[in-house]
This record gives sequence, structure tokens and C-alpha cells, in this order.
Amino acid sequence: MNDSQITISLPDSSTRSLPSGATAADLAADIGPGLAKAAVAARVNGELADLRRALPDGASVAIVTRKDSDPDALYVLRHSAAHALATAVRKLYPEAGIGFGPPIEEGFYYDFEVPEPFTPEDIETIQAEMVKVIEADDPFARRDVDRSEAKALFADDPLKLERLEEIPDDETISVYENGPFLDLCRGPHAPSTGEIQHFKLLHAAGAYWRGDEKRQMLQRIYGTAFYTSQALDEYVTRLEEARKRDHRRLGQELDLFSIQEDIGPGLVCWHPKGARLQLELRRWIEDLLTARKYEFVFTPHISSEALFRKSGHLPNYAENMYPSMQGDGEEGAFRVKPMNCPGHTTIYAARPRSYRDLPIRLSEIANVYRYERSGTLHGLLRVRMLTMDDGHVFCTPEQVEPEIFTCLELVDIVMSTLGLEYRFDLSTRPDGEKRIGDDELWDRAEEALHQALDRAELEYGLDEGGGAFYGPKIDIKFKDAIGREWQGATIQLDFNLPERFDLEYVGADNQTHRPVMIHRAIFGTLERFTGVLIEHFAGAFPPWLAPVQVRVLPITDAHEEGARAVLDRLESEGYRVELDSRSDTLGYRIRDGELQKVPYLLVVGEREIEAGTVAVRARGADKKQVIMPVDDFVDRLRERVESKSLQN
RNA sequence: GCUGGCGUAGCUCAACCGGUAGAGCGUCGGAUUUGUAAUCCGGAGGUUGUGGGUUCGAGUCCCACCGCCAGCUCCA
Repeated sequence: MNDSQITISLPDSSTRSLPSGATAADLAADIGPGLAKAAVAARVNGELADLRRALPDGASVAIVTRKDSDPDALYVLRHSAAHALATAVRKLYPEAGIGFGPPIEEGFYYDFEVPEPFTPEDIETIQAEMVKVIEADDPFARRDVDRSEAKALFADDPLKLERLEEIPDDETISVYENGPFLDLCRGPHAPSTGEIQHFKLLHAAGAYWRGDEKRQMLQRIYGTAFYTSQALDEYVTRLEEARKRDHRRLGQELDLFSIQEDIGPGLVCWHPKGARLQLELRRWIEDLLTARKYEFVFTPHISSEALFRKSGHLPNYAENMYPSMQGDGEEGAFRVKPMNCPGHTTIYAARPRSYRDLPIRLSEIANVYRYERSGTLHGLLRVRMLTMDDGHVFCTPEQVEPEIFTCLELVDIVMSTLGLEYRFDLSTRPDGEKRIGDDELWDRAEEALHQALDRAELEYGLDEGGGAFYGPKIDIKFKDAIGREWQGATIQLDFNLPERFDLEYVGADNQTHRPVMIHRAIFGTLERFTGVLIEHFAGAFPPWLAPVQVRVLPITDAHEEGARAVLDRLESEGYRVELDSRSDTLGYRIRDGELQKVPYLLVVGEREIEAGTVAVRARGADKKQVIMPVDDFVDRLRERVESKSLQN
């Protein structure tokens, strides 16, 4: 092999020789014309790159082809679509400042600094202009520049100049040019704007520059793009379908809860059926915790303000706490509690503790109140009165790991029983002023959580700076119907509050020691958890959880007595049953039962009464009805409920 | 909190350029007595989110406030 040749290895571990200076496009063409045609980018030594970049000798290269199923391919397409959007906006608004324009999970956005926010009509105009940009089919040309040239290129673009300042000296500065538009950008991009065939601008919204609410607000336009019109249509349809599962909509349709202006924003009223969901979840977690030696306590809804000052919550979260209630005389001010830690801490401190007592595990399903900013409220998922399945474990440093394992076990039981998908995040210490305690304590706490997760062999993400002010935490995150992520269970390690409250225990050495505190919630809050469950099940809850488990439908008035006998039987067994003896047709009542997502509809007519059977219509079953003796149905229901089966 | 959009009956929605609010579902009454996803007839139900303003006249235009939705920021 001579100097003018380079060797490239391919994903199937074969190698190929190409002339020096060959690009990924050349490689694709060398492999075959079909691949050359389908190629949009390449993965070079693991990094996504333009097709037109020269390949280094010895690189391992995978060609990325136009495919809606390939995240790399979509990333490149959407990044290019963001540039095409900015191109269109600059044509219509030459003075617009340009911020960032990255691809995101389901599409892309671009931020603009314009004097007037975009109206929905503006978005249509921009979309039409974007079509022209695409029709022009200008290539995306990359150029590496030095800092002074970059400064000159973006001289009248303060947002880009600010970004430029942050690029370290050892990093290559690159720009991409497509037709009239030039952007500071790391790339990569599709070969040309013509690649973007199937796209849609979705909506515009304000977004702070650099994500900092103290800085100016830019106007962000969101859009999405795919390689086929079919995938784009599917995406739009999927969003519409997802909206039908929205817990706010189902909460109304199934009469589960309401949030009313007369009561106040973020304050949930649970209707009987929604309250039943909560009661079943509470009973479940109470049993699980009791079996793991947790003890239940109750602490007051209001406490002296001094308590929250001592804990550090007041200094850190005053903005998000309900205002002070001023006492009449010398008593001083009170606050409605935003969390339970100080209360549980106070119970711990109420008497001397021995190492023999530890761990002490206190649990309380408690309502707490947080004055969340108005713009953040969201149905059941972000509320101002929240019901936490809260708990605090006070233990020795050696006991931390087994206690965390118990928490992780509980999370697993709850999530797998319900079939919920979730992921773990390890959230580490926040920035300087936002945390208490010295770094050594933080090191120990973070290390303990890392180890626990590693030993439990769990995969987890890292949320740098996402911890609580008193300690790092393991969070579990799940997604709502349209893919927004929310925090559920949380396990927080805390060496700081025990210091602040001067918690102690007497060790075997007859010396006093500081206990470690674990804050944990398995559901998180019952509001959010129920909201996620409503969307997860689309309102069709498994029998053990369903507010109404069975509805009995007599065919005519003549069968009402027989139907009532079935109802009485089921009620005496402890099940939640309704009788629908309305004078509407059977078809109408079946439809209504289906729409209300009742797991079992039992039809009772002449034949059933005589034979002592019921005609069972199980929600979602292939067979519309199955005739079985009442006893058999009771057995089936019992089995499903007791096992918390997801089947009905 | 910020930016934008929206707010009409319990729910979903309609009402041209400003001309005095209407439908379906639900609910109630009556008829019907039904065998597996909507039986028929009739009635009731609205200070058009709230408060101001412009106008002969405001659901419609203007202002303020409240709430909701999307996004941003925040989330012990």
C-alpha cells in the first residue's frame, strides 16, 4: 500500500482501500450505487460526519442512509431542517438575530431574536418560504475557520458572537453555508437542503436565551421532519391519538377528578372514582412498607416558621412556599408544610436513640402544599397540593446501602406490577450557593448512591447539578402520553439535615454519632402517579385498581331482581359493583359500560337467571361474551384482583 | 413568573362585515322492555370567565384582571 491510499474498515469488519482524500460519499459510491444514492451522512470512528468530509486513514466508517428508523439519519435531517428554517426566517426577517437551532428527540427548533413574536400566520408564511429554500436545493458547505475570521463573519450577530466566545481555543470552529445562509455550526448536515422533503412547522413559543430567565426572551419555532410522508403522517396521527389519553381529558370523561377555578389553580378535587384509585394505591404501599418494617406517623399540616428556617427550606424555597400565617401574640408565624422532612426529623429527635434502634423508618402519606409558579401547573402532573408517599430512614452509614436496595426493590415492585416504563437518573450536587454542607459530605453521599446503583446492576443517567440542596438523589423518570418526562420515585441521601437538627444516636462504643438520613418516595406523589397511570392505561385500569370493577346489566325490568342478586353476591365478596337498570336498550348500556372502561360487564337475562350463570363481557376481550356460573366469575375476579393482574 | 394562543349550556362545538345566542351528547319527563357499542318523542338548561370602556347596539372591537393550553424557566 502506498501513501496515496487509505484503508477504511466497515461495520462488517471488512476493509477497503481508497485514494487519499476520499470522502464518505466516495466510499459509499465505491461500495455500490444504491448505497451512494441512499447515503445522507456517515459515522466516522463513532462520530457523525458529513458525507463530503475527507476520511482519515484507518477510520472505521458506517454509512448512514435515509431511514426514518435510524436516529442518526433523522438527526442529520432535522439539523439541516433547522438551518433551512433559519434560512427562511432570515429571508423574511433580514434583521432577525439567530440563536441555537438543534435537532431534538422528535424534531427540531430554532431560536430567533425578533422585535415582534411570530403569529400563527407568520409560521405559515415561514413554512411556505422554507419550501422555496428546499426547492433551491443548495448544498450545505462546511468550512473550518479561525477565530478572527469567525468574528468577522458574525460581526453583526451578537448571539453568535457570544457563543463563539465560549468555544475553547483547541476546538475547531466550523461554519456551514447553504445558499444565502451562513451559520456557526458543528454539523453534520445532509448534503443539501433538497433532502428535507417531509417537514412541518408545529408551533412557536418564547424561550429564554441560554435558558436563563434573566436574559432576553427569544422566539422559538418548533418543527419536525422525516424522510417519508408516511412517517410524518404517522407522527401527526400519533400525537392526536396520544391526546385522547391525556389524563386531564380522561379525568373529565371518567369523572375521576376536577380542578376548579373556585377552589384555585393546581388544587385537585378527587371525585369518588378518582379517590378510589388513590385509596387502592395507598393501601398497597402501606402494606408493602409495613412488611419492610416502616412505621407510620402523622405530622401537622402547619408548623412554626422557625422549623423551616432551621431546615434550610425557607431560605432556599421561600418563593415556592405559601405565605406566612402570622400568629396573634407571641407565638410567631406559621407555614403550611411544603414537605415532611423537618417533622420526621423532629420525631426522631424527640428521644435519645441507640444504635440498636436503627434503622428507624418513618413513613407518612401526607398532603403538602407548594406554591408552584402558575405557568408550571399541569393537570395532575404538577399541582399545588400534593400527596406524597413520603418516608425517611434514619440509619448508620453502614446501613445506607441495604436501605437503598429496599427502596429500589419497592420501585421495581410498583413499576413492574403496573407495567410502567421508566429510567433512573443520578442527580448530583447543585451549584455553590444552592447547596448546604461541605464538599466532603457531598463526596460521600454521591459515592454511596453510585455504588448502590452499580451493585444493583441498574443502568442510569447522570443529571449533573440536579440534586436537592441537602443531598444527591436517585430519581426515576417516566413519560406522559405525548412523551414529556416527569419525575416519579425519588431516593435522596442526606448527611446535612442530621447536622442541622443535631441528630444523634449512641453507638456500641457509648459515644454519640450522627445518623444518615434517606428521604424517599416510591409513587412520588399520588397526584402525579395517578395522572401517569391514567395515561398509561388510557383509563382502562386493571381490575384491582378499577374504580368500578363490574357493572351488571339486566336485559329487561323482569331481570332486575336476578341482576341484583348477582350484584349483592359480588358486593358481599368485597368488590365494587354497579347496577345499570336504565330503561335504555342493552346495546346502549353496553356501549356506555365500554366507554366508561369498566373491566367486566355482566349481562343477566332469563337464561342466566335460570342457570345461575352470567354472560361476561370482559373489556377488550376477543370473545365478546363468555357464559359462566356466577361462582366461576367470582373466582376469576378474585384471582385477578388478588394477584393485581394486568389482565381482566 | 415569562412569550404566544385560547375562554359561548355539565361536555364537544356553532353564531358572515358588531344587529340581541344555536346544535349534538349528557341531564330531566314520557313512551318503549330491549340478548351484546347509540330506541323514539318532549322539556329544562347560558349576565357568552370577571370588571371596565367604545357604540344606537358587543359573544364579536379596546383595556385590566382571572383561568386554561403550548413552550421557556423552576421543581425540596
